[in-house]
Amino acid sequence: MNIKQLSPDVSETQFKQQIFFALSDPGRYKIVQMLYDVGHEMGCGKLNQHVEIDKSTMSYHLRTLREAGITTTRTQGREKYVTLNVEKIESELPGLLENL
Amino acid sequence: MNIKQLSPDVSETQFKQQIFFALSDPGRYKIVQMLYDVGHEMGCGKLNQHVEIDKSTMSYHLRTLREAGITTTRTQGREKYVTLNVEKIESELPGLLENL
DNA sequence: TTTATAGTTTTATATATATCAAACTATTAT
DNA sequence: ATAATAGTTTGATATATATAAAACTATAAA
Repeated sequence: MNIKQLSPDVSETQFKQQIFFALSDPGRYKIVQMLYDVGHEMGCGKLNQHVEIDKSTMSYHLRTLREAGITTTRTQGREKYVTLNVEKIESELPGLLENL
Repeated sequence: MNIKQLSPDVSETQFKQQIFFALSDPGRYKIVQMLYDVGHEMGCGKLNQHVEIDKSTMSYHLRTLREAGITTTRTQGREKYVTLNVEKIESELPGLLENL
């Protein structure tokens, strides 16, 4: 018997709510969708080409996603690469990403 | 080949985003979870006993859910009964509700 | 070493959101 | 008829959010 099934951890619920919050914004929805569709990390610049928003707004949304644990960022030179934490998301909300 | 798979309708995406918005709030999350768990309609009063928030706040959240098409409300006498639109939600985001 | 580029942070602003008290509506009970 | 009950709506308020311009940081290129 899975105790998680009976009473989910508060932090798990919080993480889910953060995911929902992230996906409730059209810009962040597109970012997550794009990252999931390409299936691998993506440079901020490239992301910005596909999701058309001001670069400072983009930076704001990417920070929101990062701080929620939804994405991870890697720096190389003066560019940054963003990865969607697919496994982490899938472990809490299986099937969610493929239905965006 | 499913055209929806390739390019989801704007309104479908909007509905998903509304569901995500609804579930990003702890109060509404609990309401939806409760409605899903009981598996049938529930009186506002009973809901209010389980989800402890001010009745006017509850009314506000229930209106948010109703106007987003996430729930349906039925009036009987001076009481109101709320139903979760499970099928509608499942058709856009299958598996979501069971993972809350 | 100067300049260009990628991205962040700050600041300002407008709008959205959550909350609750108080007044209100409609229905049932006395 | 009057009072009680269930729920909504209206203010008022405090906080959160999204947006973008401008200043800033760090790295790469000239």
